[in-house]
Amino acid sequence: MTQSTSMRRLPKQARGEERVAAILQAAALVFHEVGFDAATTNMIAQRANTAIGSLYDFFPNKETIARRLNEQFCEDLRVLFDAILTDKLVHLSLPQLIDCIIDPLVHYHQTHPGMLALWLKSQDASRLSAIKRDLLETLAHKTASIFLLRYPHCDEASALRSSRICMQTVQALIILATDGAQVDKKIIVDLKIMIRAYLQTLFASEEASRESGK
Amino acid sequence: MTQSTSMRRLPKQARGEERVAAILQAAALVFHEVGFDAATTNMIAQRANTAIGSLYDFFPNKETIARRLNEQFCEDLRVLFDAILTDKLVHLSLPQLIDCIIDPLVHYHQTHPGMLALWLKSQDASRLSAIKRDLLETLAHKTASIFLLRYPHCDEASALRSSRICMQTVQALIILATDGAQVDKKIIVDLKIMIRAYLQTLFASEEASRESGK
Amino acid sequence: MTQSTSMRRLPKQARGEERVAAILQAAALVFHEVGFDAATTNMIAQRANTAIGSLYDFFPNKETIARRLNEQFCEDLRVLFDAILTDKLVHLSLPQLIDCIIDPLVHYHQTHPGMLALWLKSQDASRLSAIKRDLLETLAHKTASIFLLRYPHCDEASALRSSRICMQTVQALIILATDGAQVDKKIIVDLKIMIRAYLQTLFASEEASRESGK
Amino acid sequence: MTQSTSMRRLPKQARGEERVAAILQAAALVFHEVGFDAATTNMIAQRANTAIGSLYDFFPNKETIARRLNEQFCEDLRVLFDAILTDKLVHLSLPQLIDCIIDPLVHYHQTHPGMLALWLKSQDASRLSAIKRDLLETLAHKTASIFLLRYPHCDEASALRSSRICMQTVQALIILATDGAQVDKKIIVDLKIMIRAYLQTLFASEEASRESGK
DNA sequence: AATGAATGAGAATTCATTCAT
DNA sequence: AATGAATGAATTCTCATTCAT
Repeated sequence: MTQSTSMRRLPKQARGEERVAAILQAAALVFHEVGFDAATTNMIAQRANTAIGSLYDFFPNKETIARRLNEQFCEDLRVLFDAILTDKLVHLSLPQLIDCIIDPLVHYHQTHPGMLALWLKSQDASRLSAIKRDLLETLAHKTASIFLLRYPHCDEASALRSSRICMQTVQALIILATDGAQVDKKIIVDLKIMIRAYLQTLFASEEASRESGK
Repeated sequence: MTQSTSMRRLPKQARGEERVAAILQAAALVFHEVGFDAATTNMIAQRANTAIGSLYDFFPNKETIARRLNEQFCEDLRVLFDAILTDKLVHLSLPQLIDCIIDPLVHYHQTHPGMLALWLKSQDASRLSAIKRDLLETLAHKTASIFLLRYPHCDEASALRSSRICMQTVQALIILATDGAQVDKKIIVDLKIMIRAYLQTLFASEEASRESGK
Repeated sequence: MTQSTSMRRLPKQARGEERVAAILQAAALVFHEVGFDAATTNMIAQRANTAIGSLYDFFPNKETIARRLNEQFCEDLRVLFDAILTDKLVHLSLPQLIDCIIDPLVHYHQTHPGMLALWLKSQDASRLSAIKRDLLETLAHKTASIFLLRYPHCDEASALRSSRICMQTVQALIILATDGAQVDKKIIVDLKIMIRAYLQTLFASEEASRESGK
Repeated sequence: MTQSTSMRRLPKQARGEERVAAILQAAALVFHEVGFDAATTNMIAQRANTAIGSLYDFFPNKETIARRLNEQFCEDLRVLFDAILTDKLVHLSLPQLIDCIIDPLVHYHQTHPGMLALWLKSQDASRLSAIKRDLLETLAHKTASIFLLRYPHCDEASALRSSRICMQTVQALIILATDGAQVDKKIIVDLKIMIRAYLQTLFASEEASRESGK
């Protein structure tokens, strides 16, 4: 299931899976610390307590490690959002809804350091890199589905667009908030204010009716 | 004036200045196309129709090219904002104010391709790179001064924080909007909506009194 | 044992040690042939039948190769002198003593070509380079200890100074003698005459009493 | 007379000669400070207050600068020795003779810094470089002629060889004496002792008869 | 499977030398 | 003659990737 086609050799033994996991985790840390470009495959192997040869037994090249890591992040976020985005969300107030989405995201970033590094990975600076797009689209699709549920008059295209905008903003401000060693809570507070204000403006009438409907 | 001390040979002749400008412009393009890390000094020299040695006559290393380019962007933006941020801004409505700020920024991005590449340059991915910080702070300080003028009750620290948040959001959404070859106008529209909504929420009472004051 | 901390990768396998030895020997030859400055790391790697990358696996830079080579020379000479400088030396006549010291030195030079190149290596031409000083001091300290033994009235400082003078002279004249392909024996003969005459003059009274004491 | 054929363009105007002299002096200083290999032609030109292009107007390449400088040193030493090596030398005692030769040499080294750098210049380490040989031969021939005069029984070949040995020793010990900022007088004293002892041993009978002849 | 030594293409940077002005 | 900008070959060093053990 989690097996990607980019893996050279399916780890039929538990040891192999552990090795893959160790490499991915090590890569996340190294990417976090020095960025994708400055990270060397030897650093990653060393951090994973693996021989460099073993790393290449499982991954054909450095790029693939990043992609697999990203797939894992996407998968994690999908699972995370599936747990969050249930029907009950529809009944929450907008601030509550936003808390439900942003808090776990912030927490995930804190506990999964390499993600921002990939988010920033700027292979091709002008256009969003494939990896960044994956991450963004994964998040955007998930939230778009809530928007569609919550705001029935909204068409799919604009739901998706608004979702992308929100998610890109969320990521950007988490980067800002995570700049120092600790998370700057005030920025997270303002992030939520901003997102709420944006959605209230966008879906003013529908939010109003929700309020009155209560 | 714009001459930095990081230049190896001070261009005493007009030719030298042209060369420096050509190199910086070439660097901007190359950074835009492949990103800072993948850009090679040879690419830049070639793009500038210069021998690689000449590039190193003026810049001690690749990093310095990026920094000088960034200084230039910062300087440009300072000049741009100085032209925009005049007293008359105080009398504008919030949407007009936002147009006055964001439209020139978007336009500057369109006409100065390398800037986003530097914005994304992620030396040390987790923390904002020095270059990005420079750019962000340059923009943030400029806008903070308007906030203070427009919202007298606002204290300096939060004005600056809000400015950073706005500017980081603006950049992030310009990146999103600029993803394709053309600027996605709809995203710019929503960007403005978001910023306006945010500021209205933050400075609700003061904006209200402005409205009534008219 | 001889492992220096300046090695990048500690050779864990026998192959590694062989490689290091091959690189050092190749370096010695190349330094001998073209001198330190004109020697390129690629020449050395090629001469050692090694990829350039392997060279840098073991040595961080060219300078370090020279230093390691020098350490090896110093170590060899220390061992050589420890074998030579035993108590029996005290009972030898001065000409015999000088033979005991200079002959092995000449022979070592003949079988270890790179040493003179390092001796001549003139980073900072006016002052002796660190490497040359190491070599000189290693030799000087060894011989100084004999002087102190043989000439009890001699104080330590002047023993060391005389040793340095002798050793610098020995090296200089070995260079002269080694100028052609073969060693010019006549120069070696004169070198010994000179050193003997110098020591006899310096320690005239003590040598005289030695003679009579026989 | 002093015009070398290696000069590209005969300086027909005084300015040209001055320029050449300035370049040579600058080169001597730079070679002294950083050695021949580390010296760049730009450093030399800068030190000579000349454009790099002018340097190449007078010298075809860096090597030639060193050679010309060396020619100048040789010429100076020839002149110096011609002044010293007059008939009256024959009547001096050996210590006086040695003073007459070594003192001016030491003084010349002190006032002409670049010379040791060239002396040490080790293009081709095993064999003495052409430059070093020139210097050595110039000095050796001069002193050989005194030996022949003073010791009539001496054959030409061995006079020359002994001269070379003396001069190589003198240079080597001047290097040692000049290692620090100041000249170590004690080393010069010992240098003289060594040379005197050597010559007395070599020409024992002839020196003895000189003594008695007085 | 695992290991880590070996490989070499490729990047940054220097500097002797040329040449247009 | 003088100037200094321009040139690019040559050098050092890195690191993704391979391969022998």
